[in-house]
Amino acid sequence: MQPVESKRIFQEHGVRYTDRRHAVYTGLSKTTSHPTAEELKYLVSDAGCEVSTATIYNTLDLFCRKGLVRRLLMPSGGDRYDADLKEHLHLRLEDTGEVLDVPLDLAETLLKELDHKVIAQIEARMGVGIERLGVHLVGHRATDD
Amino acid sequence: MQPVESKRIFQEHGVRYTDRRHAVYTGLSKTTSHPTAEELKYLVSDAGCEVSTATIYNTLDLFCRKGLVRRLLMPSGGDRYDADLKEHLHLRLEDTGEVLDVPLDLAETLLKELDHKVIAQIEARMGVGIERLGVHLVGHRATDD
DNA sequence: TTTGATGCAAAGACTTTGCATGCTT
DNA sequence: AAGCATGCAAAGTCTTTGCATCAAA
Repeated sequence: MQPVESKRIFQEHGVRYTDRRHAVYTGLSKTTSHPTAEELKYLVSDAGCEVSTATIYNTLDLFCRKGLVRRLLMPSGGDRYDADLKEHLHLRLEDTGEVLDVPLDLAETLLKELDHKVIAQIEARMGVGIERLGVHLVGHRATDD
Repeated sequence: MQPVESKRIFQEHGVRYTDRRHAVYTGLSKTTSHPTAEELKYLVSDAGCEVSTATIYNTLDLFCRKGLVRRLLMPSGGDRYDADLKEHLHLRLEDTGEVLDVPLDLAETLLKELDHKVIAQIEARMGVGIERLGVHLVGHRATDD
């Protein structure tokens, strides 16, 4: 990911460009480990850009609000973040706390089965607008059995 | 819900019976508001049983581990709890933070569409065992539009 | 120049823990 | 009687805030 790339993405989402934001965004984009805020702080700092704790949290929150990044809720705190916005599925391993990506083709197959007509019915019956829908899986390593 | 009822449920799940646990469990069972730990503390206390903060958290955590109750993760802290274990769907309203139940028939229709064969494929391809699967909806009141 | 980003340290929200006391079995 | 459950207050974890400084538009 080039600086020019994140610059464009920031502009498209109405986010001012700074070196910290660039470092946070590219750091998150390059990993598939779904880091916590603190993990990302060290990840970014190892890559040569010191970012304070406050800025990490502010930046990630901004990115979430602007739709550049998604927040993955975790039981017992320590939310994780993901810069991959393609509709994909996460699988959380209960024993380790890791979050893995489900292969895209399988994720798509599963999500395609959710009927939009049912969503529309839910909206009508409940008098709400549905903005997002998420599916999450919880499991464990098969070898632990 | 009678005392005898929760007594039986506790026994079935290997949970010792106490008056606080009874109060917490029946308090949670009687509401559809998916309260936070603290809300439930006051709810239970209004019903005539004082329970300390530590005990509320310990008890809810025990209930979750024993499978009597489910924890609903919320963005920015303050998890909520639900004693209704029937497979049902929750809709979180972003503006108010409320969590509503999706009508059961619609929830079932939606969940039935998720193909078990795909789940099995995910398990095989990723080398994991999948224990649970959750769908969550995020929306807003239609009248806010 | 004006607006907003950053860091620091302190405060804050939510949850857990250690230990003494009391209740269940 | 033995083994947990409970409460209290303190500590812990994760996150946000106030304010002074500095950078981007």
